[in-house]
Amino acid sequence: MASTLHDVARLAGVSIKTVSNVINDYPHIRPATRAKVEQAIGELGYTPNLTARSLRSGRTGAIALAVPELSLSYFAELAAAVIEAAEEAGLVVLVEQTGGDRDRELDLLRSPRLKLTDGLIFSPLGMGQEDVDRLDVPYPLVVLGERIFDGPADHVTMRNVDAARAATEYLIASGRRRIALVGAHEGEVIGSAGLRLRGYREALDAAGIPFDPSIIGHTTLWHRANGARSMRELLDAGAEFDAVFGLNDTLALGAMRVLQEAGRRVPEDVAVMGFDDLDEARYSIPSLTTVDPGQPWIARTAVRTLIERIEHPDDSGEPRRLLADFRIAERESAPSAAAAS
Amino acid sequence: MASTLHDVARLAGVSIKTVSNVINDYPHIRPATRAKVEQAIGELGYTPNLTARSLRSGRTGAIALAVPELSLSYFAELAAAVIEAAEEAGLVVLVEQTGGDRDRELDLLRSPRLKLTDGLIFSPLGMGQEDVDRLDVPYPLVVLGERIFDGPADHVTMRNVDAARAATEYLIASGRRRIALVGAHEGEVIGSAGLRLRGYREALDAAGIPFDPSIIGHTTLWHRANGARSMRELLDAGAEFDAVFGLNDTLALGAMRVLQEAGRRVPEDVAVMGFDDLDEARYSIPSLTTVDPGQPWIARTAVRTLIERIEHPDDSGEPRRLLADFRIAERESAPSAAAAS
DNA sequence: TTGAAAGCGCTAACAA
DNA sequence: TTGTTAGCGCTTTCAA
Repeated sequence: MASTLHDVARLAGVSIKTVSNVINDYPHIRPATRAKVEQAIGELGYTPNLTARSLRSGRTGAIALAVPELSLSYFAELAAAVIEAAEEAGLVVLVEQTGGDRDRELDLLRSPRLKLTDGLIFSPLGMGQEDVDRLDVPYPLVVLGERIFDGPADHVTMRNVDAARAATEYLIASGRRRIALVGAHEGEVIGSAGLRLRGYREALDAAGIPFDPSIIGHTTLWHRANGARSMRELLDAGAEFDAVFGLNDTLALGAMRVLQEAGRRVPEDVAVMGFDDLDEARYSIPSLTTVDPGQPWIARTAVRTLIERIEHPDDSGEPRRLLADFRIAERESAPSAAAAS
Repeated sequence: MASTLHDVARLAGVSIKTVSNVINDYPHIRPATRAKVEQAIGELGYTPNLTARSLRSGRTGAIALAVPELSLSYFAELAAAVIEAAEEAGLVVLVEQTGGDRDRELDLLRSPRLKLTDGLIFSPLGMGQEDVDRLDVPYPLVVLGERIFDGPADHVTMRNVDAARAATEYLIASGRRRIALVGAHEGEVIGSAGLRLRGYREALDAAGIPFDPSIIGHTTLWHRANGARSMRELLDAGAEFDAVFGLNDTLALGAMRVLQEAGRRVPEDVAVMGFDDLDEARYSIPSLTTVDPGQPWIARTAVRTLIERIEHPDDSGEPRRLLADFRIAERESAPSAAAAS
């Protein structure tokens, strides 16, 4: 059986308070006493029981991270960054998968399992603006993503509209006029799909290029397979285009594969642009030009913001809105105007 | 402030024992009493404090999973599968990243943070056979991977030698004789690299093909970039080969990219075989023939085994050794003998 | 069928 | 500088 404060106290011949003081680096302890206690701790191999400490202090030292699926590279990379940032702050991370399912997301928000943590970083996918009130929860919460805005919780996200607009402008500047899009969601206004589509349209409008629904590919989940399927449909329909904007990298990579199978050269015949800057984007053939939406910053900021809320629970200022910077990561699948000339 | 058992008891006009009975589905409760209690629970929005329950019961309902890095697809997919299996058993998963660093791995094994969990699923990368004694820990532990064998803890792993041998035999059967290998680790005997290299050599020996060190590429970390670099070195050295066996999929994908840049056709000039069957293997161009080492089974089995150890801590039988089945996932980068003929 | 009370291991207010 | 003690919220024996 693991030893307790009492065991250590008995062995060292002091009270448990003294042992507790030593463990918690309380300053005013006589060196001899400290030595005795440390000796006893070493002998017994004592480690504090964190569960008991949690019960007493009301803090667990753990935070929860809820994402749709870890097998989606974007969320795996997000989780990696969040865990790293949390570890630097001495926190441990409990990872939950929701499958991007609205009901599971709503359940999670009121799950007693969260009692094991001090707060939650939540990346919803199934919930939408209509569920905004469900984010009013009795624990520290930081929301990521583009499903819900102006909610009662802190929100860390990226400049979807601006970044998609910049990506489209980049393609236009490099001489493309017929820019197909893969990954649109029918009728969506906010959400990553809706916002990025808006940025795309803004860029077209600004350049005086008419919006053509016949080169917009709709998909549900942003998997590679769906990017491939969507591109196949566009090709089968005889659509003509000289560029493709995949609303994320996996869609773009799936689309690029189908283009090449169909004998289109990338980027000569069709330029391909992604969004996310996944690790994979560097190693596809050709490598993928994409939007780097600042994910490491998002992860660090989410953790930092959550910690502030945990440490100042009563500090009921306005919910914070935090936006990451983005940049275009130029690679082979879509050379810039400068490179093209 | 969150409500407690006492609040519920007071509101319902019963004792806390009765409330506790209701919550824990104790059978002998008068329906009227149960109704009163449930009413009170609903009114107060009571949820049990899991920390207190943990302190009392000695179980937290959480397990820890330690992997080198979530941004490596193999471990992201492993984590996804472990979390899913744990969730089915009502457990939550705390994910730690060790960076594959031996010291961090050793620290983790004695970290007090593990006190927050009931047991650990551990995938070491930096530790080796010489550290086998460090796996003798005072909590339930299941070890994954190929770094340490015959240790004091349960071990779930794959048939590395057999699977690598089968992969090599597959290439030989399809008519390849000069099979380069990417990802070898100098002097390693066990570990994924050592074992898979052994399988490769066994297949060559059985077919009477001499082992040629000049077509063996050495790398440290099994990243895409290293697969690419290693292949570039082989090409620069003027090595001749008609197939490449990447010791994992990311190495194989990196190598495949370099081959294509160098104008080699895959699979016509060079067949490419991977190992892991990552999701990406389906979507590369060409799609990657690879070994499916049974990862979902490994994840489920690890969770199941850990739960058994948690539930029967004193059941000190021999440590278990559990091996997943494998199969060759045939795709375009290396057609089978049947397909080739 | 329900209640009273002890105690899981720890922290911290108060006392000495 | 160190000791005593009262809980944190829950489960669980024992009694009623």
